[in-house]
Parts: sequence; C-alpha cells; structure tokens
Amino acid sequence: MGATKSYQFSDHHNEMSALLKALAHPARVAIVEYLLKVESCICGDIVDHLPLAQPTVSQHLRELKNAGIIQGSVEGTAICYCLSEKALVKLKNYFGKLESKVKSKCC
Amino acid sequence: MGATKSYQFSDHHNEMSALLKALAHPARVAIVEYLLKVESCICGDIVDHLPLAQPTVSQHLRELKNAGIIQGSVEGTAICYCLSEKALVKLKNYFGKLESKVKSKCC
DNA sequence: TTACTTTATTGCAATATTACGATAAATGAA
DNA sequence: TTCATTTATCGTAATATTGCAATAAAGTAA
Repeated sequence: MGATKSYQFSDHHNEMSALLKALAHPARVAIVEYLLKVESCICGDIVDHLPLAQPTVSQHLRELKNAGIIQGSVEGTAICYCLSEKALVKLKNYFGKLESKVKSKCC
Repeated sequence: MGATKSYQFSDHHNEMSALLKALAHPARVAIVEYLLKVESCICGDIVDHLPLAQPTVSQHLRELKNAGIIQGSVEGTAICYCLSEKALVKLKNYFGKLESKVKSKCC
C-alpha cells in the first residue's frame, strides 16, 4: 500500500488527475504564469525567476513537459520554453463543463 | 529538503496549487464527477462507487472538503456531500483566463 | 583543442501522500 | 439501554515527491 491504485480508475480519471497533478505545486503554477506573462517563449531565465536551485527547477520543467503543459526546444546554448495551448484548452473546457453542470441545490 | 517551500511563493501561487492538488488524484476526480453526474447531493453511497476502502475514501473526501471543492452536511446517520460551485467557478475562470492569454507563437 | 554557458541527470535525505486494518464516534432504531 | 449503520480517526507500512549538491551532457566561442 502507499501507491495510487491507478489501474482501478478509468483512463479519463487518470488523465485528468495527471494533468492537474502537474500543476499541483506552487513552483509549477508560477512557471506557467510566468510563461503566460511574457507572452512568448522564454529562453533561459526561468531559473532566475524562481526561489529554487537549478536542478529543482529543471525537475519541475520536466514534469510540466511530460504532462504536455509546456514545450521546450533547443535554441543554441539555451532552451526555449513555451505553453502548450492544447493542454490549457483541455483544462478550460473541463472546468467549463463541470461548472455549467453543477447545481447548487444542496441539503 | 523534501518539503515544498511554500513560503517562497506568493499566496496566489500557493492557493491555486492547493486547489489543483486537491484534484490531483483519480479517486478525487472520480468523486467530483460522480457528484456532478447525480446532479444533487449524495447521502452515503460514495464509498460503494469507488474501488477503495472506506477509510481511504473518507480521507479523500476530507481533502476535497478542506480545499473547498465539496461540502458535507450531516443527514441522520449518513452525510450528504455536494459540490461547491464557488471552487469550480474559480477553476473555470482561472483556466479561461490562462487560455485567453496564451499566444501560440513559439520558437 | 580548451574554456565557458546552460540544462539535464544522478544520488540521496527529508518530507508528503496513499492505502487500509482497527477502532472510535455519532446517530437512529428497537 | 443495546444493536446496527455510517463516517471519522488513529496508527503504520509502502510509495511518491521535493530539493539540492555534485556531476554530466550539450552546445557556443575563442
């Protein structure tokens, strides 16, 4: 025991939770909002904008990339990161759907 | 080392990541969607709809409640759970804002 | 080539999460 | 009261996450 019983849940539930898990850390929320704020891809200065060591930031970036939330492409000696619109659209649509269906007639 | 350095991030980043963290598990996504599906509050049969033991479900419900995503009220010998519209609106607006701002002009 | 810059990976310690058996608490019914 | 039902909590084991120093890898520049 201790590990999430992923195999007991549907693909949909696992996919959504994986996407949300990628954003379930303040550093990763901060990275996403930073990429959004500069309105373009960022080459190389993400580490300087976070209060964490370089290996830690690299680890967070990898998690965001694995989840499909950001993309990275090699640009000379640096790497350019940018947001993946597809993932954000998916999240927007998901919560839009949830919110539109919710009825506030609770006991 | 090991613990998230919450104090290094803004309140906003911590609040958003906490809300998303509450949904970063397939069981909790499943609970939210189940509450949505029945379109009303559920009294007592959440445990039967999940492939987890009762103490585990109770733990997940508490996390959702602490995050403000669901509400629970005592109804006789059972407890009625329902979704909190406020949290879902917050999430919908957040991703709506992100998606509307994202520019897909990446390198 | 060497030196430099930037990012990734490795290895590990500290902490957090997940899951569940056992048990407690709370309520209703008999 | 006692019994049954339902949910919460405690305790603990297994696993996952977080963070960083050290180091590697990959590229540019001289």
